[in-house]
Amino acid sequence: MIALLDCNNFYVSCERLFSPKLKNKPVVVLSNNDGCVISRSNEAKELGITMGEPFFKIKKITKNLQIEVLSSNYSLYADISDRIMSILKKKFLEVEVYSIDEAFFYLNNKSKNEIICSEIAKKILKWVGIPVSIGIAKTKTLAKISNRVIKKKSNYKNIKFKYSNVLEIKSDEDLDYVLKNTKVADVWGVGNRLSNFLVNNNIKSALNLRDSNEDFIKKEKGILIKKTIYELRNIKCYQIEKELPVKKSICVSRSFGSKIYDYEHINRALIVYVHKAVIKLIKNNLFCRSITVFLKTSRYDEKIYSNSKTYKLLEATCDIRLIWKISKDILKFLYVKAFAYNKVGIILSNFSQRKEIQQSLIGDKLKNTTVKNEIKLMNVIEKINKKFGEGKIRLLANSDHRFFYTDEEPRVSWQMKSAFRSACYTTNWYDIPKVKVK
DNA sequence: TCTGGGGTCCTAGGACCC
DNA sequence: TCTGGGGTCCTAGGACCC
Repeated sequence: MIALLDCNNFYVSCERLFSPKLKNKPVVVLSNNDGCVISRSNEAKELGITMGEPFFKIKKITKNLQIEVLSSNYSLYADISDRIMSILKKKFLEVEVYSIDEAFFYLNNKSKNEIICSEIAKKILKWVGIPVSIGIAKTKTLAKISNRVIKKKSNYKNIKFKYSNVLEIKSDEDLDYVLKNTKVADVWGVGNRLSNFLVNNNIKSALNLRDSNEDFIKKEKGILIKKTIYELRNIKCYQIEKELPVKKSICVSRSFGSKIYDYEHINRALIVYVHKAVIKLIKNNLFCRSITVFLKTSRYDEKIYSNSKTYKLLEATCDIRLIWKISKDILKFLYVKAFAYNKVGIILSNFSQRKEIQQSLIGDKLKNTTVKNEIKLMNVIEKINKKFGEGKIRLLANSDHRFFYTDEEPRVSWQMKSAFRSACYTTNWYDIPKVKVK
């Protein structure tokens, strides 16, 4: 059997850990740039706040209804996630960390699955303080559905729950009932496009999908949906992937705090993202051969522009000076005056490991330093930034090789909005909560 | 007038996930 | 005024091979 653990309202739950005043109150957490609602407490859900709602549309409502609003604090959430995953990995051999708040794992103990899961949920609540739900089934897709049933109990009134936060659907009648009361759009792997197609073909529930003609749907929509249909029929198509897959691309991009027309400003934003991307590259021990830069306006604007370009190197690199030089050139190519830009970003891809780097026969003119030095250089910069603060030292935007150190906190137009950010309670020495003892 | 059959590899774009 | 960020996989079609 496969279990899926999912943290309840994860980001909100993390915020509540260090801010007890948020308990039992309606709370929402916003996406980067304070753009959309991406996590809601049960109280906020009851007040009708929907997932993905743009914040500016509900700003007034949150004030009137006294909903607590927070910017997202990813270093906090990542750290809390690590704690939960390590508890799971200690108890179970094969754990797949599927996302920041979800994990799949195998269960072997036929009769005791629910008890075992209930105990681990209790332990996580006690040790970390985060409430979780665990759905159990034969396939990943059904474990996902099982988990969903726990969170939407009122939609599944016929199901009798032994535990409040753990569920294994055991009988065929119960499974049919659950699938019948689950919309096809709520099945894992069925997105917007697919659900429109299915509903138009009179496949409205998960039960309809399970009992549909899989060959017809495969012909129209590809192999993935056929696997989903099999999984609904209790046939495993996806195993638990214990090993972390090797990265195939690294992307860093942000929406600007406000729109930018000016090339120079975009350039200064891009170098910060390039720096972050190269740090990621080195942390993963990778070298890239493709560098893509993209530039866009908001898709909600009247005058829309979106373009990208990829440069391919002859030899893989992790040298920020080379990567920046290329990125800068691409940006120059992409930039057109007269648009109100909203976002710029860099994607590194076409990776190789150090030992597999293919040396170019004719040599890369742009390259002028050895691999060893490239890594040494970036590690020193990373160390300095860790010690003195992020972004203190980085490559000069208008130079190919000079670095600079800055002591000022720049507040410029491209910086993200993050007006309601909580402290990094567990990842920054200065933010550790102080406790008063009477 | 009339021009084969069987492959591989790469890429861009679409669709999906959290 | 204001609508996230970071990924993966699949597919069709082009370009190429003999």
